[in-house]
Amino acid sequence: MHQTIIDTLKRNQLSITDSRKKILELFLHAKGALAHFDIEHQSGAEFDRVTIYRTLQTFVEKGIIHTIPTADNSIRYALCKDDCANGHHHDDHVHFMCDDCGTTYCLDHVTVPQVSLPNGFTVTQTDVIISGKCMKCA
Amino acid sequence: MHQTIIDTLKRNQLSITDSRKKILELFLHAKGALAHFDIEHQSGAEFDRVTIYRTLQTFVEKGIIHTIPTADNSIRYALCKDDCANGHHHDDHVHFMCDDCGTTYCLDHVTVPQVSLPNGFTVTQTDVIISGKCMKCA
DNA sequence: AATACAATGCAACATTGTTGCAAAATATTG
DNA sequence: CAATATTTTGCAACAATGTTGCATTGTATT
Ligand SMILES: [Mn+2]
Ligand SMILES: [Mn+2]
Ligand SMILES: [Zn+2]
Ligand SMILES: [Zn+2]
Repeated sequence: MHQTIIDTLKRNQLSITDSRKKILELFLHAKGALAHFDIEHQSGAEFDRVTIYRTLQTFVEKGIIHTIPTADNSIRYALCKDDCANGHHHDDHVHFMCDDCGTTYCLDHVTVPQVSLPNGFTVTQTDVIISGKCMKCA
Repeated sequence: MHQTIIDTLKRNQLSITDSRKKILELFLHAKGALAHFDIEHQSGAEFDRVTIYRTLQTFVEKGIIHTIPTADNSIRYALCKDDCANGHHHDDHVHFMCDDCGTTYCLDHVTVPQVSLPNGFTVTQTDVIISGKCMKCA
């Protein structure tokens, strides 16, 4: 597991630092998506807030994690699958936010449906966010 | 048009105030969705920021406007259709955000597809946000 | 017009995110 | 391995966005 972390950083030409190792580890062990807030707390005040912001930004740029749009003003992040790299994301799965426990799930096996738009609109990305109750809170 | 505004407020049992009239008017004339920022500027510094926040919150609760999840941490709001009322929203249309001009459109005639989830998940709401280029920026 | 009720403005605070820059850590080179 | 070049970090300062309590003002009701 620890090797996976270092491998991932190297594969993406990132230097190996404590914060990057720790934050990547948090994502690997996380059940759902993480917000900046979660990372700041789960890392035990080990790193500066700014470092966390910059690390998340770097990970998104490298295609290690992806963002999930929300209506509650706090961006969530989750691990990408292997085929995301260097700004080219291929996360075409549906996201689920539980109204009860707040957990955000990547439903990797539920692909986003194709939506046909009126003439003149060009599609770059389609995000599907479903809210409701998760299997734990049902 | 002015009568529509007062009617809408009365229908929702809201008292008629300057800020509510003005903000509702902005939505009626707006082409796309509005963020708090837009309203603060378009209303010409006429109302306190707090008043705008509270008015938006009230309008959402009453089913006059609905929120649109975004990936950029600034909630957008847009007018609901007539069948939304008192917390029960029926906005099952797709939203589009232009990468170029930033305009957020309610595609009222594009309904969100039904997505079937794994066992144990219950759906309350499905949001579809598509990004790309709009017909003006194509 | 008098009263009851609700909305507003202000101040103060909380949260989230950004930028510049010196210090520290990491990677590279000989 | 040590010296150097390059990156990353932490700090400070700031900006944007959102929330709460409370006195004042405005709206609705009688
Ligand atoms: Mn995901
Ligand atoms: Mn809409
Ligand atoms: Zn849950
Ligand atoms: Zn556009």
